[in-house]
Amino acid sequence: MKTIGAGELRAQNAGETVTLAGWVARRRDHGGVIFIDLRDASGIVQVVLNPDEAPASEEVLHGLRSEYCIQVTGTVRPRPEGTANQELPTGAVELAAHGLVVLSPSAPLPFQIDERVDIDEGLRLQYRYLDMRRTRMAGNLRARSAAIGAMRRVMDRGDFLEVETPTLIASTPEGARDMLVPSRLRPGHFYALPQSPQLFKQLLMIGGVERYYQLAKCYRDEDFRADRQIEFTQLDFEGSFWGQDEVLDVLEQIVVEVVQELRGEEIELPIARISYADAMEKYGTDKPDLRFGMEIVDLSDLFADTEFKAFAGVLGSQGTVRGINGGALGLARSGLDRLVERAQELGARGLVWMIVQEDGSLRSPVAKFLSEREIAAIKGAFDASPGDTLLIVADEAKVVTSVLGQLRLTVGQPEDSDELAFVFVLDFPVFDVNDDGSLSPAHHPFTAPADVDELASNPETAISQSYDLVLNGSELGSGSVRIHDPEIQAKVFEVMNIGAEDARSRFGWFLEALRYGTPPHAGFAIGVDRMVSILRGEPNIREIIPFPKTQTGADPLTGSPGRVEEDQLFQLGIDVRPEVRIGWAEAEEDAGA
RNA sequence: GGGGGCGUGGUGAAGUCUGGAGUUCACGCCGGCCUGUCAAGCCGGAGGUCGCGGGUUCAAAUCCCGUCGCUCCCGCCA
Repeated sequence: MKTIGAGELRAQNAGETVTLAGWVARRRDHGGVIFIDLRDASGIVQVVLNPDEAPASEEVLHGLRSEYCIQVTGTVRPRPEGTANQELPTGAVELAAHGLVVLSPSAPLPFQIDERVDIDEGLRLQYRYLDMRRTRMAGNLRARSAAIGAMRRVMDRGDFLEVETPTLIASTPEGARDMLVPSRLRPGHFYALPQSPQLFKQLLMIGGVERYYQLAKCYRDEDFRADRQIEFTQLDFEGSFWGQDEVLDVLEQIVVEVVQELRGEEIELPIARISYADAMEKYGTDKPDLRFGMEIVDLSDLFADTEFKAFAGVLGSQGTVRGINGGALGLARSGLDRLVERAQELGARGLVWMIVQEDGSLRSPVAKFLSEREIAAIKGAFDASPGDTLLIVADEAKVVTSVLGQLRLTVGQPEDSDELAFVFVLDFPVFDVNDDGSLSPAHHPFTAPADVDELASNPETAISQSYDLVLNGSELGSGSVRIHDPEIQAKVFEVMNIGAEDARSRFGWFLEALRYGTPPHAGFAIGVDRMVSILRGEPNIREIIPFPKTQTGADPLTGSPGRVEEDQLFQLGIDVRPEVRIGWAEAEEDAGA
């Protein structure tokens, strides 16, 4: 139907007779001669329809409209002197048409297929098939495909075996909510869609597959965010006789290959590494954005004898005083007030700001409480220059760290930066300490602790052999060395408060498998959508997912999720609760009235 | 579960704070003119239940209440 792609035509094709097929991206009808910008998957080329050459009836020619699907046969020729278009790769040539067929006309469009305005996203999703004719989406789909291609190259190079694991599995209620699928053959029973292929890939290791990978669809029934959908894709891989170093080595290869593919840039190895403890200490988060410094500085010693009561009080009760140098923010009073409000929203009791004046003095609400010696020490601690804004929070360490970590992003995160700052965050703790002092597992219970005895004796400070890959302040994925010893696995369950009976009933099949010569193994999973969205500079992962869902989990194109026939429910042995049916009836009444 | 933003011809926006005739701009659409444009140009035209419901008022796109949708964030995401 076509002999070459529209976007492939170049000066050296001049003289050739070719057939193109694609869409009318734009038409410039001069009454006589008509120019058509013909777009297909390969690009755009200008087609010239000249009445003297009578390629088709007047009716057809002047009737062409936006996004008509057409086929054109003609001769490639250089454009006349002075009419070349530098903006187009094909701009040196044009197609002189001598035959044109409308393959399929188009109804008037719900929005224009160009980049002139930001269309409401709900409308874009409802007409996603039109949205993806636009260069933005077409480019993102290609980038996603290219990224996956690059990942597969690394996997192939490393002799990884691609294995598909099931997506209808047993629910293990822990961590995120499971997406459930009712079983017809066993009424009242449910499959869960996998949150990750975790246990299956470990079974593959036990099964002698020494290197495995999969582009795995994963499902987590939690609320949406700009970087979170309930359904998403991970590059999941695992290796036997591996520890952390082998995993990070593969990750570095993936990063290099993908960044090269998508941006043509060299990433320098090794990728930076930071411990979880250091990341929290310096940046107040386990996913630091290292495109900028602005490290958190501890000022507790400096304020040991302060006359400022708020600080003194906090320091007297095991608290801490820390701050960041926001640099030359140039904020007016209102902007500083907003920072104070922001800090309070984030959980701080207050925020003290100080601005270094030209004469070396500090402008600050608390300036009158500060001695000369303290002022000098503060400036020294922050390495402050005139114009710098210093932001200081006093509270218990956990609050101070998290507030300053987020304020750091508020004032420091670059807006239109194309810089990439990858970093491995290592040595995560086994447990997170909750506000009430209780412990909750920071990772799934198959993560190997650094030291089992330490885990038992000091669970709140115990380190696990787990690691994250972070890019520009976003977590791209995480992984760990897994437990391969059933005894250690049992101890971990115990410390995590999963009783032996409980563990057997939920994971008995897996504990059984561990008993048969399980090789030491380790692995990782990278969020493909998230990685591509950051590398493409997109603000959310919906731009990278071909058919994403809205924040309420709906698909405006197909109308999912939908209700089903009563008979379907009957066959599944399930019913919808009465209060939900009442809700349906009320909604229908409102719609009718 | 909670907080913020948005909703105005097909699209994008202005108008809303401070109530006074569906007013405006750009693109698109329809018709006419036009043989070298490339966001073609010029002339003319059509097109709106201001998301929906209720309230206040002589009068509501505008103020108030509710609701729906989209979005950003907190919680949540072992």
